[in-house]
Amino acid sequence: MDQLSQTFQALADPTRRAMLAHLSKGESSVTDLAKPFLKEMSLPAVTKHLKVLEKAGLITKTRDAQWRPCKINADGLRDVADWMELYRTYWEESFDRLDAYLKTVTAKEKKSKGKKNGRKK
Amino acid sequence: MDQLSQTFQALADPTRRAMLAHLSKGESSVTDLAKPFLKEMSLPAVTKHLKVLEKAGLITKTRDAQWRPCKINADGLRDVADWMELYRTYWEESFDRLDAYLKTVTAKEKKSKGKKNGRKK
DNA sequence: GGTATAATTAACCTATAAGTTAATTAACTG
DNA sequence: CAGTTAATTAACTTATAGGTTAATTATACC
Repeated sequence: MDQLSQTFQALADPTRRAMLAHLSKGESSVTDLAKPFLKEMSLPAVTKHLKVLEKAGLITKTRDAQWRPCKINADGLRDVADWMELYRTYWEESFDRLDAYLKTVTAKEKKSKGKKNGRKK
Repeated sequence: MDQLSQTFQALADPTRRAMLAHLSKGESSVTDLAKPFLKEMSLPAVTKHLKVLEKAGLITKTRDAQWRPCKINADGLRDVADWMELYRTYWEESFDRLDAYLKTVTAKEKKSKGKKNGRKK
């Protein structure tokens, strides 16, 4: 499957989106990420979800002793954002959103202007 | 399946994304939309893809005699854009994109400021 | 009414996504 | 080194996504 399809596919699951939401608050180990879902599914199921997110370029896993800290990978999100850009004229019909967006700009001006690094795999 | 998952699911297929690309150039009948794909798949397959896009709120179908003109529905795209907004800080790391975005703003200022209509279904 | 065109529906097949339990790997801990 | 914790792998099941062909519906045309 092509990369973008894989990324959309990964996002087409509420569990995986919830995991991303969790990770948006910072790095997290697998067991930690799994905690909210262990009533609904097993740990191997969580492992599989994380593998899907990883292949989709939405998270990266590193190693710390027996833990596998996960964090959000911007690459996948950027691919989606780039694709969405093609359709901005369709979904951006209100100036409310623009106002909201422009508010974020001032906040951003403290951040680096470094070039984005190309998607690896 | 929840609505957003259904929308992401619909986008997780290159054929369906190509159909949206086609529709971004204007309304189109089913046979017209099917034309580029009839070497790879049958007409019923196309019908199915369109049904997926429709349920995802990405297109709408109307009636004109025996034709079913399709056009892009902003609702689905807006759902995705809204979700993406949660992660803007991750994928928006370059000011290039901002520059590009701001260029579109001037062009938009001729357009209506009407409130967006709420998603129906 | 009979035929052509547009599109869908029905019935079916096959690959795979998403889950399971049980076993395994890997690192730390006393 | 025996035991515990963290996570993955293996083998398997089940539902469904995406395709097929054949039949059906619906409208237009002569």
